[in-house]
Amino acid sequence: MDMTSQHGKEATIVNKRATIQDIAREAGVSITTVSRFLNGRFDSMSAATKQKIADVIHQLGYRPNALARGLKASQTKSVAAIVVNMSYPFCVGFLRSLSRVLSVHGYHLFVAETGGAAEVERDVIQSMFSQRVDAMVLQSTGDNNDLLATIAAQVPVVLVDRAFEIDGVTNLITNNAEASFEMTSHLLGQGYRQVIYVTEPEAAVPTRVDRLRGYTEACSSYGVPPMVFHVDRENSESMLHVTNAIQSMANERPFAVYTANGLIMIELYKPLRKLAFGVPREMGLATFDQPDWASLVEPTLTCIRQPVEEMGTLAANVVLERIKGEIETSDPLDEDSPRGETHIIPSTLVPGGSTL
Amino acid sequence: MDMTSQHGKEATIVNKRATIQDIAREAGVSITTVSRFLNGRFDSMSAATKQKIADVIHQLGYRPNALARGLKASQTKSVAAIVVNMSYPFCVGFLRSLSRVLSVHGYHLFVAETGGAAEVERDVIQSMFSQRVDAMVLQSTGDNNDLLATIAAQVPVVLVDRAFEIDGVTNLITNNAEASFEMTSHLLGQGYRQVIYVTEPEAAVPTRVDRLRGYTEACSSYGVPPMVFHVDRENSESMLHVTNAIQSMANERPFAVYTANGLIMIELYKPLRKLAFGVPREMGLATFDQPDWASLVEPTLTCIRQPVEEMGTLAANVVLERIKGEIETSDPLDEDSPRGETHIIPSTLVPGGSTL
DNA sequence: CTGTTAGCGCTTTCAA
DNA sequence: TTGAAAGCGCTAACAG
Repeated sequence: MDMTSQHGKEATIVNKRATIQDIAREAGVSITTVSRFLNGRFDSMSAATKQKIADVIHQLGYRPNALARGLKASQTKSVAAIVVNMSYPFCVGFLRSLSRVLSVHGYHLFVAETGGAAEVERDVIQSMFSQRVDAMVLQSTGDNNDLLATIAAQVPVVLVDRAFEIDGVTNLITNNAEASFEMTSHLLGQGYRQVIYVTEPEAAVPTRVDRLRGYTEACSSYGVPPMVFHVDRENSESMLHVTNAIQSMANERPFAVYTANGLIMIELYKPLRKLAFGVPREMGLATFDQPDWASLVEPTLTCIRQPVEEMGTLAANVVLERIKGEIETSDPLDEDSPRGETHIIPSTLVPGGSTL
Repeated sequence: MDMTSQHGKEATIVNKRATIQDIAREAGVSITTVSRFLNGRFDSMSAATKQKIADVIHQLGYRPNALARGLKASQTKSVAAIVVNMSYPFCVGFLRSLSRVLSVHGYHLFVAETGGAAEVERDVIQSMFSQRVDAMVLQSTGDNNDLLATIAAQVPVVLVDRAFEIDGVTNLITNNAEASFEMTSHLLGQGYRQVIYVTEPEAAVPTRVDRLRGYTEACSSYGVPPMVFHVDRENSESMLHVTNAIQSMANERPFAVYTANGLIMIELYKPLRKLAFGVPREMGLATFDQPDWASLVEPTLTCIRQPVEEMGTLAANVVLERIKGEIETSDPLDEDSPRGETHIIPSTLVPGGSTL
């Protein structure tokens, strides 16, 4: 069996990836001409040459090497999205709309997880930077702001969900404190004598801090003492503890339980419903986030809808605009670009039957 | 303000990405030496040189350009995951575990969506191939098998969720037909006189075809006539039609409604519960997939748990193994690698209160 | 209308 | 223990 595949004629399936050289050789032209073809500069090229090149490219299944292109052009047409956990409802919706808009504009998306660990995040950031992504979008832990500042000096960096003051970084968040204030006020206004707030330890996570703040401020504006439980979602005992504590609150009826995010509620929902309190009469139930099951349970769950898709779209647009801006001005310090801005997209309260 | 940043001393923030040249110059060595350093070949390098290079690299915040590396090494340490919709429950879990395992091994993950459109898929595949990904994992539409065969001849290709016979491609699926057969038998065995199956149009999607087959086979083995509804999830009228049809089935009680996936069930659940049929006594409810809310509703929902995470892990391992294999043997046609294999990971029936 | 050539940043012989 | 130089695949002056 003759394996000398220098004859490219019958190369329906190539064993080795064809290069621009191969195309040039087979088409009997120079690589420059092929390059021109690839970049659509047909203005000065004979129809015959054009056709010939097209044929050979098709025949060899040739695709230009994006690495070589990127190396030359120093832009990869790719963006990194770094999130805590890609299965978090926020991330799922966000990544999807981000990806969608970016791909329309010919950008690829790298997705990576940090698990919320500072060192992992650092590695991932560095590693993505190595890949020469044209921009970075991240749900940051806030523990690598120095690094991010360095990177933001070179490519657009957009922080979503959790804002941090970093030079040259665009923040994109929802109005956590206000929405949480609104929810708490809503509950108190409906006649619940107390609102029990269940959250994960703040640990300097801005969303948690802000939501808690909104809650406590609403409490104090209603003259009601706040009651906060801290839980670890992974730890069933800590969840059990909350349920037990709530169980012994018969005297406080009617009261409401308000969780800081949908994942806490998913853990707490079943045990709470098993208690001897009627919903919504004796016990109200509400959560930040809008789980897909909120409208399936009976009564439907009162919740806060985060503008997840909108944030993804906006993040993509900011990124695209800034990439374009930096290419045009070629001056990364240009003050026209929306550096250091913080965009706030409001969440909305979605009342359900679980409160009132 | 002096902007000549040729002095690298005070370069805490660099405006231009440092290259190996810069490091070499600042450290007073050749790029070869720096390259050796970068690749951990310290065996023959003076401690002083080593230290010096390390310092400069740190100082300039230097990170080697993965593009240049990849161009040279013709491998990018990145893998493409191409799915129909990254927010589908299957994809969310799958992508997550895939990403996790790959990242442990130093691989990056490109994620892209096709929306189930053949042409989009084709573009995405080509485009990822251009990016010189070291492997491709996809939930394919099955409409680009020719292209995939070509690609599979050059890099490992793994098909998940939906299997197609393609030369050199590894398939990774669950036992859709068997699980569906089991579910249907379970329902019929529990005393439901009829099982109504609601699915999206098969349209040659293997999962749909197989699940339907499992259903009809179970029906015929029980001597019960199958009753299939086709719906379009996006179209509320088509969903309404099903609900109406079921509404008029009082004579058939007790019957069960079994949906081909969790997304259909999420649309149908509420309307079905509003009907005048008691669950599970008069009407059983079951679905393929295990939605996170299955255990939150009352009664809990009987469902089929797909081994999503396991599939992600396995996909990653297959990919890694095949990448390693091809590098070692440098012969893509080596028969030792698991080419053309089809791995089947079984799903499990999770009984709930909604049936019985 | 087409080709020559110099790099983009890195790895890797081959020499010293 | 270290360097010089070729080249990965592509683009873009600069020539013809």
